[in-house]
Amino acid sequence: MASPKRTTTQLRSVLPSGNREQDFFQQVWELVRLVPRGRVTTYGAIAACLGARSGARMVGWAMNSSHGAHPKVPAHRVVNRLGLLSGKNHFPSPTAMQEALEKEGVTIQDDQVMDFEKLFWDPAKELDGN
DNA sequence: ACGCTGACTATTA
DNA sequence: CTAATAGCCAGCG
Repeated sequence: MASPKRTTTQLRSVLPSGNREQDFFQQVWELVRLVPRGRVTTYGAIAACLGARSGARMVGWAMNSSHGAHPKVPAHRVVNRLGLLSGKNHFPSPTAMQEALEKEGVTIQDDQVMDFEKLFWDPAKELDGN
C-alpha cells in the first residue's frame, strides 16, 4: 500500500490510522497535536521543524485537511507569526477559534493572542531536548 | 502540461 | 507605521 501521494480528496476519505511514513499533512497534524493546552504555535515553526522547504503555506494547507484528521487536530492553537488568528476564517465559525483559545486560558484581543511570545510553543525547541 | 491560488514569511520601499 | 514583491510547495482547473 504504498501510496506515497494522496490528494486532498482522497485524504478526506482515507485518513488511515496505520500509516507509517504519512504525508506532509499528517506530520503537521501530529506535531500540532503535541501542542499543550493553553499554548500556541506558528506555521513557520511547524514548517521549520519538518523542513522549511515545505513552506509555511503547506502547513496551513495541512490544517485545511485536518478537519478529517484523526484524532482531532487543535488547529485553533496554530496562528501566524504575529499571533493573529489568520485561520479563524476557515473554522466552522469565525469566532470558533477565538472561543476555543479563550476556553484554554488564552486571552485573545482584536483577533490577536495576548502574551503570544509567552504562550508560543516551539516544537523544534521542545523536541530538540528530547 | 501550464498557470493560479493559498490558514505564510521575509525583505524592501 | 503600511504597502508591495518575492520565495516557497502542492493541489486543482
